[in-house]
Amino acid sequence: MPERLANIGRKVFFASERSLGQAIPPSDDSVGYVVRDVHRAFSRSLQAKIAAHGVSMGQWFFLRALWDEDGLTQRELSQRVGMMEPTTVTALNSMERRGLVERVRNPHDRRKVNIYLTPKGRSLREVLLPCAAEVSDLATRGIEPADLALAIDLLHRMIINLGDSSDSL
Amino acid sequence: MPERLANIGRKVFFASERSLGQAIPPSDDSVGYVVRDVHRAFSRSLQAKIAAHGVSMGQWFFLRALWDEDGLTQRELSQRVGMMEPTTVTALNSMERRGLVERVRNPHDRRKVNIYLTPKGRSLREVLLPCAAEVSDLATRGIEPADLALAIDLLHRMIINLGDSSDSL
DNA sequence: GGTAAATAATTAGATATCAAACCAATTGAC
DNA sequence: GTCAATTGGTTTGATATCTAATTATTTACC
Repeated sequence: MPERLANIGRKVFFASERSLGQAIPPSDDSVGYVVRDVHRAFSRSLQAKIAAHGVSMGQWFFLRALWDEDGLTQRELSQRVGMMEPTTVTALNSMERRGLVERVRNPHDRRKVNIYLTPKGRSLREVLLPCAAEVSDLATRGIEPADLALAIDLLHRMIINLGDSSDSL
Repeated sequence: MPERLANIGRKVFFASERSLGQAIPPSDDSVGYVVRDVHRAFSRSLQAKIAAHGVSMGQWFFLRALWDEDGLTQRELSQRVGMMEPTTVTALNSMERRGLVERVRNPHDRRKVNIYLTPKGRSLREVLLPCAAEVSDLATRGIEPADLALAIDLLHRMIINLGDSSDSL
């Protein structure tokens, strides 16, 4: 088990403070690294829970979008989920294989394929949403809501700063 | 545990506030989703810069650890970088192929393999570290250092919260 | 109406990542 | 000294994700 602990008052590095002769700033102190670790912690945690119901992370994102609205085309789905289209194709392939969704060729525009949840796919909502809620609650346990809100806001700003526009969808 | 929060822009969802009949909380408001998006934004941004020097993200993490100290065994490297050993093996394979590192079987314990940077691998430091600094600076532009420090601390706490996952199932 | 451009989905090929199974060398218990 | 347990590394097979190229269909312009 990693025993790196939160020590308050950690130093934050900026490029202007560094020079190449100096030591590399420890990973723990770099935003990028911490974000990566949190992402992996979330991912592992949710994955462990939903795998029990035969659903993988790749499928999770698409299921979530489809619970909100199904009958979307693959392109629309990709945009909502924030993935590239080939990713969507492979995710939907596995979901179709497991009987969670159905592909229906659009009769008015035969290029399009509309995706519909099967009853099985739809019913997973009741089991899977609570899993996500558990993970979220576990992660934020003991954290002041106001602090959390500030952090989320700040993370949004980083996304914008880094020039990723998938934030505003 | 406080349930509501001061409205700094966005609402933060807790499991206790949700019920299945309600709409799925928008991705933008969920910590997990935002963290995922920030992670991908960082990753894409750094990747774009270092790819110009023929280095991939998978190699980056290991290079960074090796710049700090080389001659480590693969297991030690894995631990420092926070990756599983098979990941380390494949990363080192590609790095060896590109002449960035050298594997040297340890003569005192022939199970171990010590990893050493080649001059080429070592010299990349001067080009690549500034790339990371640029990304970090770009991401945190316009953000108060104190706020950033708070957010980083909070993210560390989430990692810890998600780490000891024994009691919620 | 016929072709060029655009759009939707897919395939192909690459990187990144992990868990589980596996080999090979070393250490420890007797 | 021998054999079982441990340790270090690798292989295998799976998921996740992207870019670039490909196929199929539709729209738009002369």
